[in-house]
Amino acid sequence: MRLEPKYKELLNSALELSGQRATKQREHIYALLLQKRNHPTAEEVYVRAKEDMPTISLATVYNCLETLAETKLIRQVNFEREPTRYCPNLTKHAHFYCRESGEIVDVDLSDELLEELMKVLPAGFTAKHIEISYDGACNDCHD
Amino acid sequence: MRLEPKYKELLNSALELSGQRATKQREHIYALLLQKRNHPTAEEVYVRAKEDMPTISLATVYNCLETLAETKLIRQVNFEREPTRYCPNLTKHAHFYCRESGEIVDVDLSDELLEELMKVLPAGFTAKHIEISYDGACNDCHD
DNA sequence: AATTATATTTGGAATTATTCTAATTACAGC
DNA sequence: GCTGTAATTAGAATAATTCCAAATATAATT
Repeated sequence: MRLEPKYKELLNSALELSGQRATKQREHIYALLLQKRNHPTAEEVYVRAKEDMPTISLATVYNCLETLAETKLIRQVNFEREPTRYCPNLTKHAHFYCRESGEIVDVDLSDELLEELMKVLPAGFTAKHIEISYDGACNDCHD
Repeated sequence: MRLEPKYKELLNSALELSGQRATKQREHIYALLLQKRNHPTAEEVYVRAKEDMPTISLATVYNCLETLAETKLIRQVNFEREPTRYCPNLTKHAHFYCRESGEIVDVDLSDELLEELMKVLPAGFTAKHIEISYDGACNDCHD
C-alpha cells in the first residue's frame, strides 16, 4: 500500500500545520482509508492495518484516526449508536446507510442545497457543520 | 405530573396497536418528556423520573424509552458518540446543537426541503428517514 | 374474585466502543 | 550520537447501553 504523492503531501502539510509528526502508522492508516473507501469502523481499520503492519495496536489506530479527523483529512461518520466510521471523502456530502446490506454510500450535496438548509435556521443561529444521514434501501437491495 | 387526556389516548392506542401494555412507568416517562422538552438523556430522564417514582430503575427507563421510540411516540436523537437523547416532537424537524451552551433546539423542516433532499439521492435509492443535525452557536451564545 | 398466562419491571452483571495510563520507542533538532 | 518531546503500545478503566433471571404487575379466563 503506497500513499500517492499528492496525498502524502496533504498529510505532511496538515500534520505540520498542527505541529504533529508524520509517522509510519499515520501514513499507513491514511493510505488504507484512501485505498478502500468503504467507511470502515476503527476495528475494521485495525484488522486491515495489521495485514501490512502486524505490530500496530488498536489504541494507535484510534489515535491515528483521531489525529486525521482533527486535521480534517478524514471525517467521522456516525449512525445512531453504532461504532464510528471513517471517511476520507472531503467534499460536501451526506451518507446513505442501507439497512439491508449495511453499505454506506456518499451522497453529494450542492452548495445551493446546503444554503437552503442554512436558511431554515432560526435568527441568530449559525451552524459550523451540518450532518445529513439517510437510511433506507440502496440500489441493490430492493424487493 | 399529569398526562393530558390527548396524550394519554395517544399513548394507549400506540401501545395497544403494538400489543404492549400501558404501565405507570411508561406513562410517567412519556409525561415527563412532554412536560419538559429539553432533549434529555436516559440518565437525565432517570433522575427526573425518580422524583415522583423513587423506585423506578434505570433499566426500566431504558425499556420505556425504547418502547416509546418503537411506537413512534418519541424520537431518539444522537450527536456523534454522545449519549442518546429523547424528543417527543413528532413534526418533521432537525436538531441544532449549540456547542457553547449544550442546548438542543428543534428546527422545523418544510416538506419542500425534505423533498429536495430526497431528490439528490442516486437512482434506485429510497430513504425511509433523513436525520439532519446542525451544530454551531445558538442565539444566546455569540461573541 | 381467584387463577393463570403473559408482559413488565428490577438490580446487577455483562457487553461494547472508546479513552486513559504509564512505560517504551521513535523522531527532530542540536 | 545525545536530548527532549511526541507517538506508540498493551492493558486497565470508563461510560452508555443491553442482557439476564427473578420478582411483580397486568390482562384474560374461570
